[in-house]
Amino acid sequence: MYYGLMSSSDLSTSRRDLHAILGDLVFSAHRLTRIAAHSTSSTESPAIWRTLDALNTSGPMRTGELARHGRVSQPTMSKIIRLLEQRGWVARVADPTDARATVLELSVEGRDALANWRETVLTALTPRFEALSDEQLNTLDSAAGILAELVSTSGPVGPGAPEVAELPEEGELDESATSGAADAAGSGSAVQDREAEPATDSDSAASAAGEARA
Amino acid sequence: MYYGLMSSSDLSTSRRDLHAILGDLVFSAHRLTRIAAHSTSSTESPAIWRTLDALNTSGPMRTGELARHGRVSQPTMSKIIRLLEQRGWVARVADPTDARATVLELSVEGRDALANWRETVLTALTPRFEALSDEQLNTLDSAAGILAELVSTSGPVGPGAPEVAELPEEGELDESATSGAADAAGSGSAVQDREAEPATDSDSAASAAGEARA
DNA sequence: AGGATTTATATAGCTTGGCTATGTATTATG
DNA sequence: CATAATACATAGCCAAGCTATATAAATCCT
Repeated sequence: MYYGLMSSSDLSTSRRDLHAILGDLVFSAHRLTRIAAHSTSSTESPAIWRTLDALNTSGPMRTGELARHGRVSQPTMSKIIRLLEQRGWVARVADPTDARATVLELSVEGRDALANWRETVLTALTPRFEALSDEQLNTLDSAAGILAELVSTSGPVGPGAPEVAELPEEGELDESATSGAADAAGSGSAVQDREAEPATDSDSAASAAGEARA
Repeated sequence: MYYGLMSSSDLSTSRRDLHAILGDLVFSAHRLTRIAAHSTSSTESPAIWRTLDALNTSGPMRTGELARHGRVSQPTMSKIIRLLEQRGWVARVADPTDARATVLELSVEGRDALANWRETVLTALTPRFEALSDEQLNTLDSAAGILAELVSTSGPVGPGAPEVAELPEEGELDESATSGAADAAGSGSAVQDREAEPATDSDSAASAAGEARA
């Protein structure tokens, strides 16, 4: 049993086929994400944390921006926001420049809740990594950096990069939860404490949302 | 804007705090998983691919084993299996040793469907990685290997590893979809072609399911 | 100015994955 | 054998996603 799972670390010396590396990487990334999601007994949905993290990381945002950031539809984000409001974790503030918009702001309670939750996830995950050597940790560290960059852009974008199977239009697979865990747990280090300028410009802010669209 | 997001690649030379590395890693892993999940226009649910991948990777399995493998409840797996059956991607075979059991076997069509889908995902992802240097790719490769191992075990397990927040009992967060993409896309390389011994022993096979339980 | 258009959210309604609780057949036990 | 434990399947419920649509406000274009 367990066939294709000896994921090639055995071949790591020679540069393997990109496809193979990618396969391993995606597999492990997925697995890690699932484990992270499972590691807390929080009854809150991943979507909650994902959204709080976005607000914490990028500062106050409008509903639409949040939706793109989290790769969910606008109606879905509206739902999530309602939940966050009920818990007192975000506050709606009026956008002086546009009466249609709703700017969401993380509340102190929200920030605390996020910090607690994140701490829980990371603590649960830490034991798995403690046995690693310094060298291995450095490798993971570097990889994390490389990945973070790759993953924060809208796509291939490279010069000769063919636009194969570009991210379609909008919604796609359901691609629901799990995730949340990862998202919120990430973002570099701890829960930010400084305030951020609200992204007042409407959709032009889509650029900041990065890969949110295609 | 974009505060805590300059995920530390800038500090990669010095060994950073484990928590920080983990945060970045989880964040990126999650992001990658989401992108992978979004990268195909397949209308099939992630759960479908996740399950097909499990069968392809570990060979014929019973419903219960599949459930544990995929970290879903048995009833949920029953549902998924029904879908797979409708599409003709798996076949039920009787287990000679236990009339209660249902052993699921990947059909040729199922294998093909999985291969196609996986190819699509990886192809969609490839452009993002093509601009990387050989060194960077090697780093990712090594990291994938390290991660694959960490992520395939049931937990910290290390000698001095405290059992902090171990995976609780059974179901936890919903941790639904997204995932599927990753799972199926992973598993080392291509779609396996050899047959695998069906895990005839009932639940003792849980060991093979690895971290499925706590 | 003033109507037509576009944009930002919110709501409604549906689908789907997941879960718990249960039922049924089968194997294991005492 | 009768009882307990297992392996699945079903039923019923909930949550998160999505599309379609409604509403209000900002923009555009005569």
